Amino acid sequence: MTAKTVLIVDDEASIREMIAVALEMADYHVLEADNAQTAHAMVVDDQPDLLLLDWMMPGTSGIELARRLKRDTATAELPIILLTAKSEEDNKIQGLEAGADDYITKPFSPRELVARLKAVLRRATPTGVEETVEIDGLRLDPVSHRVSANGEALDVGPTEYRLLQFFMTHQERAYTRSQLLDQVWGGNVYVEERTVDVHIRRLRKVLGDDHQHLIQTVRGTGYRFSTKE
Amino acid sequence: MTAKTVLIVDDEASIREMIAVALEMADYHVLEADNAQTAHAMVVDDQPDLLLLDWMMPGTSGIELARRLKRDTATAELPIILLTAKSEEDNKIQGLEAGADDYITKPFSPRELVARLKAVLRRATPTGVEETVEIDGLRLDPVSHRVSANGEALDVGPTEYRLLQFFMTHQERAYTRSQLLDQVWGGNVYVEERTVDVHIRRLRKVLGDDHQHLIQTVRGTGYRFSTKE
DNA sequence: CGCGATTGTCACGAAGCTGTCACATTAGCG
DNA sequence: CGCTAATGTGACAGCTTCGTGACAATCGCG
Repeated sequence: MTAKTVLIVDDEASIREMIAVALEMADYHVLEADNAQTAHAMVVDDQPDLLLLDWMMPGTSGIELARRLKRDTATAELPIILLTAKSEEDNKIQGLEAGADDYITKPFSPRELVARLKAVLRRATPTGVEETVEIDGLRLDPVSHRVSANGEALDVGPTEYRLLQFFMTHQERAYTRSQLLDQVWGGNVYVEERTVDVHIRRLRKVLGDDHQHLIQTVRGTGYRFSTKE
Repeated sequence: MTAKTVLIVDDEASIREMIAVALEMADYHVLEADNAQTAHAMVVDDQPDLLLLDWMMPGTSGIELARRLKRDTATAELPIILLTAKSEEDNKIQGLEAGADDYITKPFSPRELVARLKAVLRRATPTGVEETVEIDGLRLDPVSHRVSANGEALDVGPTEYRLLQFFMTHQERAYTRSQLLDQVWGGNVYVEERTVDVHIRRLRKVLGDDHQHLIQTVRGTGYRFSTKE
């Protein structure tokens, strides 16, 4: 699973710092901005997965930014968490009405922050299409997360599962090891290319004699999933 | 369609009267209570379709009652509208967090009241018929709120019960810890994902050797309830 | 208030998975 | 047929995920 990117917007550097540390420890990718204008630009350019927004800021206030982002279709889906000081608590409602998905009152614990953030992201992340694929008696069901060959259950590990899923939904096309690393492992991992070979082998082994011919070696290039030949 | 039953809970008789008249004109069936204890009993006994609850009441406050009702599986589905006085507006959020589905600020017009009430009832999930589920000798009865294995009663805690109920009505599908937190714990609760593991274990323990195989671990993903394999 | 039940967290160990290496095997080519 | 580069394969150390028991905090109920 790819790391989520969080954009922190607050005019106090110390606060940003504190939050950034907490988030990085929880494996989030962090961006920072200290005013609404910069923030708006970064939202557009960097497309973060979540916005942590201070309520009170010089110039355009946080709430104003939130409202603007929610109004624009391109950014309306971006989840926003508002940071509010204790004394501003009365404004919570206004904040939520502006389209924020949650609010946190300062001071807050890093734990709470991360927890809320997770909850918001969880609610926001849509689930992909989940259709069962069946090829040549080999069946992969994303709903139950099961793989079977001619009705018999196969014991597939997580990476093998992802690899197989990718192949079954991208048949008849050769992929380089590099492309497979991107698609199956996720963009920013550093792994030896030969690692792909090993997983291919593991997958073939699991598929057994009946189906391992579906995964074909394309010498000098990579691998292909195909029913032909 | 049968007339909906609305339970009004407020300690001021005049307010109840006013609301009752408005609702009866709109063809609702009306029940009244003037304190939280009576209200709780009536919810259980008379099973109203909606609860109109005053925030401030002597003894157990309205919000407290709301929280309690939402926590109990048997009554969690009951839609609640909170009545709050103008000066208490800050508490809206607290009210919504307690599980209320809407709130109305006094003073309000009868027309507004009826409109909101309709909206809430419309939104309210036509809660699936509370039917007993039985799988493989494991039986869960939502009405009596009991679980038994091969006829023998099992002692399941509240969370285990909800978890089991969810699983038994959603078989053959792998859920992530996140999804389970959403579905079983409720959307905006901030809990560690590993907590799910612990409750899974507790549930498995209660189910005993005969049935714990029904709850399967999907490595790298989460859990699944299934009779197969 | 006090008691038992329930709940969320943690720490630790077990089990499973992953990436990498070294070496074996194979395909392609002159 | 011999050579080389590419791929297959088995082993393994390190890492991640999961199961489990313990514990403190909180809740519900007298």
